[in-house]
Amino acid sequence: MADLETFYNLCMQKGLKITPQRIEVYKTLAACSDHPSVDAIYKRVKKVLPNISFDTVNRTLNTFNDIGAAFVVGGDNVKRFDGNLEKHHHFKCVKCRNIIDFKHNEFDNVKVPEHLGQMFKVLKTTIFVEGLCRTCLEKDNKLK
Amino acid sequence: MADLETFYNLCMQKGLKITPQRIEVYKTLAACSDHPSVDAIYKRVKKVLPNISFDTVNRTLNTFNDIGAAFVVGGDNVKRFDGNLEKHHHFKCVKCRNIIDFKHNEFDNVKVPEHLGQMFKVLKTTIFVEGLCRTCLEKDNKLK
DNA sequence: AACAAAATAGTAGTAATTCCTATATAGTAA
DNA sequence: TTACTATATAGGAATTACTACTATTTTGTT
Ligand SMILES: [Mn+2]
Ligand SMILES: [Mn+2]
Ligand SMILES: [Zn+2]
Ligand SMILES: [Zn+2]
Repeated sequence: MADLETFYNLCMQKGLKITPQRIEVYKTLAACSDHPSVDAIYKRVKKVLPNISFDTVNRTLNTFNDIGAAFVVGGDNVKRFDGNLEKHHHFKCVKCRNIIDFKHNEFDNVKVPEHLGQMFKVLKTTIFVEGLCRTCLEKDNKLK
Repeated sequence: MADLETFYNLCMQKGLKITPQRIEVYKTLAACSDHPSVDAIYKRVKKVLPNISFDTVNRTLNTFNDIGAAFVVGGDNVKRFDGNLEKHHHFKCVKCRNIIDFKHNEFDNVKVPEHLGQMFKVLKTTIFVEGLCRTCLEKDNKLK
């Protein structure tokens, strides 16, 4: 995620006011390597800004998504946010539901099939890997 | 999605009872080319089994996911189910949120990076394409 | 400092999903 | 076929995630 300076500029450019709440949500998301839910970010930000409301955190994150300062990564039922703007892909553990970033240059230039390019305006192509993480694998083995 | 015979066998194998509700949910999902939500399937099944409860449809679909007779495809806020067990990939319109299947042989054999294979047990690798569908594109153009 | 537009806090409302439990049913074994 | 038991269901309550509303506050700008 870009630095605060860039964030200020992006806000100005989009006509958004720079508020302590937005700054703190931005810093919190930037500091996350996981893909936190609104609630997770709310809890973290609340330590710094005890009076912030859940709605503000939620609204702010959706605003970030709208202006391209972050994006949504689809959980099963809980929306998760991603502040990592670099090209990357996701591994998701089907058991604990954690989502982990990974980079793989080979995946960065996959070409969508011709017929798809004609039917849709393609904005983004990512690889989605599902499976079991080490922690969950070890838990499974212990049960046996 | 496989035929009813296969479904019966799968149920027996997993120790699940074959009920009219499960059969109907299975048939309904198999007949869908879209990626319906629980509610969408509930509405369709209700026409055949007017007394079925929402909970049963939901529970049944999750059971299908558990036994591998279907799988969940992550919506933003609504869980969607996929009865297409063949290897395929998804295009999602960021505006209307529709999810469309596509096949592309080139994508079927992508190898996950070495380091990922060591850290996780990889079960599935799919390509996820996001963008705008034709309908939404045309709507956008009309507004201008 | 004064102003207007935008943002926030607190709360209420809505939608999606899961839980609870009394009743009903499927599969099994007599 | 009948009786039995484990499993499944219907209906409703509860929970969870998210969004809407509005009075008040704050930001950015004169
Ligand atoms: Mn990520
Ligand atoms: Mn599909
Ligand atoms: Zn895991
Ligand atoms: Zn669309």
